[in-house]
Amino acid sequence: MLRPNGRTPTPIADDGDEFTFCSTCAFSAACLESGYDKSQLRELHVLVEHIGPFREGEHIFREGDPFNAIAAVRSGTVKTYVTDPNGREQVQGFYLPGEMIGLSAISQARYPCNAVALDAVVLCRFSFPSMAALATRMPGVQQQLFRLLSQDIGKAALLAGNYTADERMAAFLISLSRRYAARGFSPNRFVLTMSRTDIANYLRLAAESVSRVFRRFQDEGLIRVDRRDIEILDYGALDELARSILRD
Amino acid sequence: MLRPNGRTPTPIADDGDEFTFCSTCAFSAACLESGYDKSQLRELHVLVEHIGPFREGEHIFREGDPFNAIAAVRSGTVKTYVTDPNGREQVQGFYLPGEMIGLSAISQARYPCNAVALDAVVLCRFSFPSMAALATRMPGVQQQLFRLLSQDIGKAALLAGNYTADERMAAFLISLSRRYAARGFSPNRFVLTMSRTDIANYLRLAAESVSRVFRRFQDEGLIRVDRRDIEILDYGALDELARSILRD
DNA sequence: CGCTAGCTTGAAACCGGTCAACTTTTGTGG
DNA sequence: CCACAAAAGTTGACCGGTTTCAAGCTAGCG
Repeated sequence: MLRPNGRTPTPIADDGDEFTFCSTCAFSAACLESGYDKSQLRELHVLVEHIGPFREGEHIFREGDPFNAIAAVRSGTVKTYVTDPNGREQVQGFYLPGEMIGLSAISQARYPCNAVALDAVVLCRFSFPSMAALATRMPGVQQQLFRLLSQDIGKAALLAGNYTADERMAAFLISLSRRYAARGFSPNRFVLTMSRTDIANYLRLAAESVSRVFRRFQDEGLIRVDRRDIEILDYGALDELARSILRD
Repeated sequence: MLRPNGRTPTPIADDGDEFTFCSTCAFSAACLESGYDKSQLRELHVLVEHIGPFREGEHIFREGDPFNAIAAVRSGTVKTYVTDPNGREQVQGFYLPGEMIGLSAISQARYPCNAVALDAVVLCRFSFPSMAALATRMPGVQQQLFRLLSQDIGKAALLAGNYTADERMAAFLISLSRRYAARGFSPNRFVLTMSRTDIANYLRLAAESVSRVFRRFQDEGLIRVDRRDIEILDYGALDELARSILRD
């Protein structure tokens, strides 16, 4: 579904001579800093297309779909997952505003996983062939692409270790906290846009375990959790627990 | 240690007008197929430098070292790992001839892990800044870099699932078998260049569990293992076990 | 030889999964 | 607005695979 023809009629905002990048698009922002002239920026901008909104539960792409574009989340949350032979869902990641989806598809020219909207999602779509072509003329763009790709290699290693349920949950919460904070949201209070089952499938735990860990963390005064509302009460303790996974 | 000044005096083989790429360097090979003219190939070739041999146990780079180059394994086996706060070694991967190390370092400009030689190791070193610069003029090079980076994102997800010890071990053996086969070695018989402890730290199992699974696999006629010599007797059965992890 | 590191084997403990029952929330239609 | 059903989440009891701990074994090397 990550097609060129999005549902929104306004792909690019261009206010006369001044045009504005979407504020949540990390990629564009990084390129802005590289100090290109206006004509080059415009070239880059033409490749960007805002698509959506996708409704909760709507798929953005599916495993096996031909790869044509990467996308930055502009608003909402995206979940990527695969279904293993036993029919179990393996959540690979949650993507918040400013984060990029589709990068793992480049090598095989097909998306290796499914991506689904967890709430109302709007994306910045980047045609990858065009992007790559532009990258040959704009070193900053190329560098940024390399950086994005390389980043994701490290991320995947996070959950690879054999950590306890407590460590996994702590790392999950601290990671969300940091990422929200980086986007200007409160680091101590936010909404879990994913279900307990999603969290369990991401952390490789049973849904029951997620429930129990939440309970215990709350009893121990680390967090306060009410349905999907969560508040971090003892960031330091959580961070300490998460240290073995997040490593900094 | 991944410095420009390697120990070998012959960085590049250039036989008069004809010069040859190192046969095990997947990167160079892929670029050859792109059909560039000789002067462009030479440009690429100048960036490649053979370094080593590293002795068993010798480090190639360490966590925190400034990133300057990626490298393809030419011969030998490289192990990458980090040490967690509890002092436990987490093996991130084993790299066989033809495989690329250092890709995860690009985003932070520092190596995020240690790389150590498990036996005598020779590398093809690629200066990354030069490589990136060249990529802007040779789209094939850029594409290949993107592909390599993207590939690694998927790889890390392999061990992320909560699989049984048997599945992990089967996937490990099948993966080694395939990779050796792809390089022209026997897929059914090879030497495990890493210790049981290394395997355990990679598969996130206790060393004792690795020992027990080897035992059981042998009793069931799946493999024959004698110290570090291993022979796969029932590839089909192992492959079936590994299916849930390797997914194809 | 005898030492050491790597490996193997056995017994017991434990963490998280599974199963089952229950509660709460959400969604739907009257 | 309520009634009801379905989905999501919680809680408890039990089970099983892995780890841990401890001991013994083997190969390699001075």
